[in-house]
Amino acid sequence: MTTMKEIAEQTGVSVSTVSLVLNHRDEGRVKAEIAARVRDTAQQLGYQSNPLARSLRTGKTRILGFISEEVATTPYAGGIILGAQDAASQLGYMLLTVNTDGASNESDEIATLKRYGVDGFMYAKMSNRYVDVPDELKDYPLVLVDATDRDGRYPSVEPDEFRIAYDATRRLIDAGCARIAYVGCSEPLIAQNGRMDGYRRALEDAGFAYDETLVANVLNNGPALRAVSDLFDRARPDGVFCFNDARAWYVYECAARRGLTIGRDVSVVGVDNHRVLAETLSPQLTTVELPHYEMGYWAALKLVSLIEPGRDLSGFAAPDTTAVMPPIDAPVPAKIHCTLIEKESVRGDAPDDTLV
Amino acid sequence: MTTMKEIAEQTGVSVSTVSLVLNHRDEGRVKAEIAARVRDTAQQLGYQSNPLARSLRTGKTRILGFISEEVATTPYAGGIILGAQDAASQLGYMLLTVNTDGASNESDEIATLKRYGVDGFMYAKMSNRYVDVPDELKDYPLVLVDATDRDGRYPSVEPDEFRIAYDATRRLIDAGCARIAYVGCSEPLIAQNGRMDGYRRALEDAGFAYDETLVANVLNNGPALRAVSDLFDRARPDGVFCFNDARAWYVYECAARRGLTIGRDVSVVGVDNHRVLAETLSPQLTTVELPHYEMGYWAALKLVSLIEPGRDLSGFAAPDTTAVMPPIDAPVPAKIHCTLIEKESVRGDAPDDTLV
DNA sequence: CTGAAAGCGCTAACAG
DNA sequence: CTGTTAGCGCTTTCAG
Repeated sequence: MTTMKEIAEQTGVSVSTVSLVLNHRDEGRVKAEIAARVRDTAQQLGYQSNPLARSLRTGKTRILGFISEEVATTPYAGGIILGAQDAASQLGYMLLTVNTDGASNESDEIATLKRYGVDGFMYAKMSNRYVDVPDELKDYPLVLVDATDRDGRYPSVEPDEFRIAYDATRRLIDAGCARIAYVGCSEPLIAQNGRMDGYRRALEDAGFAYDETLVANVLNNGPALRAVSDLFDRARPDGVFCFNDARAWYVYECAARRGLTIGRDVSVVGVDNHRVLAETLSPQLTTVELPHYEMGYWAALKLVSLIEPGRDLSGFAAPDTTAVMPPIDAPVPAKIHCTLIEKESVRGDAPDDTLV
Repeated sequence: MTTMKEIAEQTGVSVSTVSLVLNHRDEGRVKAEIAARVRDTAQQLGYQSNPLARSLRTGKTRILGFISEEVATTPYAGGIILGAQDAASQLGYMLLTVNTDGASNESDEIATLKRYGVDGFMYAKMSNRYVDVPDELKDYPLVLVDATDRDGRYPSVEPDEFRIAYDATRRLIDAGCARIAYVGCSEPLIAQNGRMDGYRRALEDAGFAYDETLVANVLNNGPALRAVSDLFDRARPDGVFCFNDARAWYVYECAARRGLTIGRDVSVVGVDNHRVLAETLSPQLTTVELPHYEMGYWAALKLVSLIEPGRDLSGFAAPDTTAVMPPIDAPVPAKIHCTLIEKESVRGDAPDDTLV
């Protein structure tokens, strides 16, 4: 690892001059010719700044803290972290990730991140919901990921839940489905409520009446399978919107047991939270792929914009990585665009999960 | 953030004394009473050392670098990283994770980790295979995760692939299956080869002849489904060992289409790489859960042991987190213990993936 | 325009 | 036993 001192010696100038030049603070302070020589030898020696030493003076480490509660254990979290990592990397930052199991060790993990001098935090949840931001985070630049600050004080990056379900339901309608079911989540998440609203609005806009018997909000395992089974028997849907692909699987299973073919007898659109099922089910299943990678990317970008207000970030954007497998015999198009929304910090309008 | 200087002032001693005491180097160097006073005020002020400042002097950051090639994108990788994180956290380390897309940016990412002064590296792959360790890593403490150094110079932590399949096949035999199929991966991974061997040996030991028509090694999607479909039609298995749960799904689908009930007409054991499928399929599917978390945990532990040879690590161990859902109507027990093996660095016996 | 000097928080020789 | 001193690599006044 070559240091500024070495460059200074090689070039025959002082370390301070090297520092000025290498930090682009040499405008009218260092003679252009000297600056050029410094840059040259820096190049030759392959100089890389030592961020830790710098941080000792500046208080800035160029490290972003990523806090995920259980996120690392759910399969789709990787995408978020990956996106955040890529953005960080492009912007010259590193990502320091910690996992908190519930709220128990959250304070500790946050304290540790602080000791390592992170410049700001990303606070991620595993499904879009309202959260109370921990007090320890309040003095730092902070961006919420797949979550919303209940008090509306901090910016967040989330999927446009309403549009996900609206577009998905619309595709089913366009495909000629007339009895479109909703298989959702029985917890009052922002995601669940937003998607439910989107589903209802799409039906409404198409002139369909909302029919409660077509809705099954479930959790998992046996009870979920039975509830979806009941739904099939009582309502005989010809199209289904699924909250996520775990739930799509129940639909898939019920159809198989009844000799129904997905894509012919019944069309299914599922939000793909898990990616794995996309790999196996997607030939018959139309998926809305949640832009996890992009969420992470935008969140990191946003966070850096808070840390360095002056910095021009206009050249950076998440590449379009939303990849969905082509349908083989599905009657509806496979790819549904999912947009992200970025909620700016606003005055609190503290809604409650159960009321949304 | 309170500093040593503040403690020194409060206590009326010098910073060096504080440093000695707080680093437990005060044995016979600092009067016990003074040491106690220092510790007291440190406690009161809630002193936390600044690892970055320390690293400037010692060259040790207590940061571990975790390099994953695409691992972060595969759903099960979270477990490995989580385990590594937990171990690191317990040992007073942090994990700095980077993702390399293939070998293209690998050098860059490694260089970045070095700039941040990591004390050692973990190099993880997404499925157990032989790898060539990048040159840039060779001077650092290094542990491979779910991979083996082709030259045998670096230690690695991997699942015991042979035993996984041996035990799983044995369970199917014990459950009374007589026509046990193997649905595997057509790539020559250590995992695939080891599991294939375990399957064959278990059959052998039980007096069954190996029957090629009962084997289908596949990749994914349509072709995989067709291959498994063929297997069902030509060999009519009453038990199936699946390389992973993605492949188990094809079996599941084929059974459903033929009116066969998993757990009654055909018993299935699958290695669970993806966790999600375990949540949905497991009531009917017996799973061998790969100990991803433990793998990460042990790898981090091993790495710290290389970094601090003197340190007593005997108190640390991965908690048993292997959790498998109970079978509902499966005739074979649901939980199969998967052991980890730790390969020490040995003299090269450079095998090739394709020959194993 | 450039360099000397101080200091970020901490550790490690070396005096006293 | 304890304090002084020097320095890790870097930034930032402040003289010159």
